[in-house]
Amino acid sequence: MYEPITIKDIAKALGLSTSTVSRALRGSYEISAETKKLVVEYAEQFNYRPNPIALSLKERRSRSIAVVVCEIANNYFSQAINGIESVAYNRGYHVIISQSHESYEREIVNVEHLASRSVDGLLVSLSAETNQFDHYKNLHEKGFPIVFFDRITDEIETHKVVADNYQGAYNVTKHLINAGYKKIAHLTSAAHLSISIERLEGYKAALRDNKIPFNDKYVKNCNHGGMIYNEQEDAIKSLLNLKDKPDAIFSGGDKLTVSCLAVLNELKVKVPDEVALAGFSNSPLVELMKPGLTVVKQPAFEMGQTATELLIKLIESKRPVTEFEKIVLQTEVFERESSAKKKPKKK
Amino acid sequence: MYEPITIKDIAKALGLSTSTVSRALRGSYEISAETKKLVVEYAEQFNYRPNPIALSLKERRSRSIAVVVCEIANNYFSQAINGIESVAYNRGYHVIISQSHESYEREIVNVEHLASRSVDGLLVSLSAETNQFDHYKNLHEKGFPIVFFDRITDEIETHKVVADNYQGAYNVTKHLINAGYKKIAHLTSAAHLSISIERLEGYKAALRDNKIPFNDKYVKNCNHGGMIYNEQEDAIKSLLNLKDKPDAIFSGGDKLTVSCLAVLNELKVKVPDEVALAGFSNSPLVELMKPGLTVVKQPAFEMGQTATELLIKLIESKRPVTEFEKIVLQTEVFERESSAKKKPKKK
DNA sequence: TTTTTTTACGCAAACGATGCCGACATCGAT
DNA sequence: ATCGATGTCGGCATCGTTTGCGTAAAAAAA
Repeated sequence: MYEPITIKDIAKALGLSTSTVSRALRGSYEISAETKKLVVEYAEQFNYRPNPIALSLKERRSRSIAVVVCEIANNYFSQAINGIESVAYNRGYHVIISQSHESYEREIVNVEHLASRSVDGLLVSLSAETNQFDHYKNLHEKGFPIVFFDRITDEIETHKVVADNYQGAYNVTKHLINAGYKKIAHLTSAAHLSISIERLEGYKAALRDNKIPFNDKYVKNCNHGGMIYNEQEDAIKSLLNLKDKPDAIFSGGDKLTVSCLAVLNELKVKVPDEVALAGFSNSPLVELMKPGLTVVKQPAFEMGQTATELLIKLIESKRPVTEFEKIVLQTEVFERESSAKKKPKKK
Repeated sequence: MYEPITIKDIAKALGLSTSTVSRALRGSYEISAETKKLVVEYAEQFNYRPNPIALSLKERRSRSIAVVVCEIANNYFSQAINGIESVAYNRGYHVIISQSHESYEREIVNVEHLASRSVDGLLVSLSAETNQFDHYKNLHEKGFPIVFFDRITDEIETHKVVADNYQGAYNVTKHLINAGYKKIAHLTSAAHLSISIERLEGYKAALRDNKIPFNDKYVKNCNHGGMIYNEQEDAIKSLLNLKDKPDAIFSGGDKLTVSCLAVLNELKVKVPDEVALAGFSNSPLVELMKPGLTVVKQPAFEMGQTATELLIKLIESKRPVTEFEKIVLQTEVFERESSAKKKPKKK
């Protein structure tokens, strides 16, 4: 089968010791020029590559980091992963991706599996189901490097990278208000998630600043973060069945935004005439939709990059780190037809 | 820092040898019930996890496989990866994802990096730039397990998993013809890619079977597989500038299909009235577009699953494998407005 | 009681690479 | 001629785990 050449093979072939070969390959000054040349050329010829696993065992590090997200088939995360990869690649780290599919159990299994020794650090965006953090706390207390991004928790003190969810939600809600909508509903993920909380706050603040009363019947949570279509469907239907039907929906998630449009289309509810729509999404396809969707876009790529830089700093730090940063990046609102100015009602 | 407990620690604490601990943990019959209990309980208490790196070094395998694709931010690939992950996870394998971004060089670097010893096998979908395969041939000749999926090559004899691109292209072209379109252009990726070749053949066959002459001016290649928006834009513009302008476009790729619609919208070309559109895509969002897109969908998840099963079979095979399978899965056409029946021209 | 068998465990090598330390030869200086 | 310095290399331990082999003590058979 597949048997790569080792340092031993070279040593044997050249009548040297493994230590000499090792040193020759790393250009140690203790090795004569001729021996070096001999070894290096032989290694070149037989395409010698140091065994990364042996190195990992020796150096007690694997030069790989893991990222734990709920779904890579989500534009925000695939963009973030591109950012992660770009930094990791340049710094000589492998990236291992694992998906929780919004399941608490899967998340635990993945993290345990990864952490034992096979990765040097973790980049985490919490699953929608997760509201306990012992599996991270244990690791973190032992000094294992973890950086949270996007969906974070206050319960663990480490570096964090987030979008300004509050401001993003505020801006898009305000945009809806400015466009003439007054009865704005909010469709969001599990209530305990950091992003849900912040976006809800931004939404509330925008209402407050514009003297629109907050109505908690207008807030619907999808606890599976958009994984289950029926959940969104039911939520939206119950919104539309309210006595005082909303005239706009602000949705707080990629999948939610899109499936919101799908449900409205299915129910033949006209967007934006009957109900306007705007929400968080990083999909490049939203502008092609019917109607083009107004979205808040997160700087996913940059978030991935920043989080990775912080993680590598953590990994390569000599001393235990006790000062942690929380980096907040700005979002951007893209206005499209789905939130076009409200037409005066002809009753 | 983070120092997990080892078998040695347990041995020292319990006054045993490492071999006894090791055997106790694996339930060897040579160890007395009491000692076993002692060791297992201690291990449990201190949350012992065998060091996967040490195991890899010993067993000369890492229980991880790598997948090399061009882009995870592509619905086809993210779905395929979900399939890969689902099988790998159940069989106890890690999945390492690396992206070539359609670059030949990146692909080589990634493959070399991965193959040396850190992964047990490779799942590959070729980048658009790749038309040389030495980096795979070298590995494959040494018995390194590789399975190709989606974008494959004839030059390497191993397991392969593909969609029935010929039939898919045939079906969707025929659908366009049946809808009344006669001047059907074809926008596709790099000409040398297996998927491009097969889809072109299917397209040609459908034309032939319906007595429509093939016009090579109607075929446009985007050599970067949709990575560069300008490339698609130029290709589509030049199609629209032909004396005998096509009345439909069949596109052969996720990104191409979508950016085709984007360009047409931008140019204010009405779809399908002026130009109809249909193409390969696995995006769940195409039905929400303006207009809803007619697409050929590949069984991405199943392809990922099948490829992974084959790869693991290859990895775990005792003997060198010489008999290889090529598995072809069927595609499905979803008809929507973008290829609605052609209206009679009012000239 | 003696011999054989069984039970239960330890020793050491191995996986690939690194690095400390020691060994030897050569050379210049005394 | 002897000593120390220098240059060049090998031996060995190490990382964590598994496993073949050896062996002591206990149990069973004689």
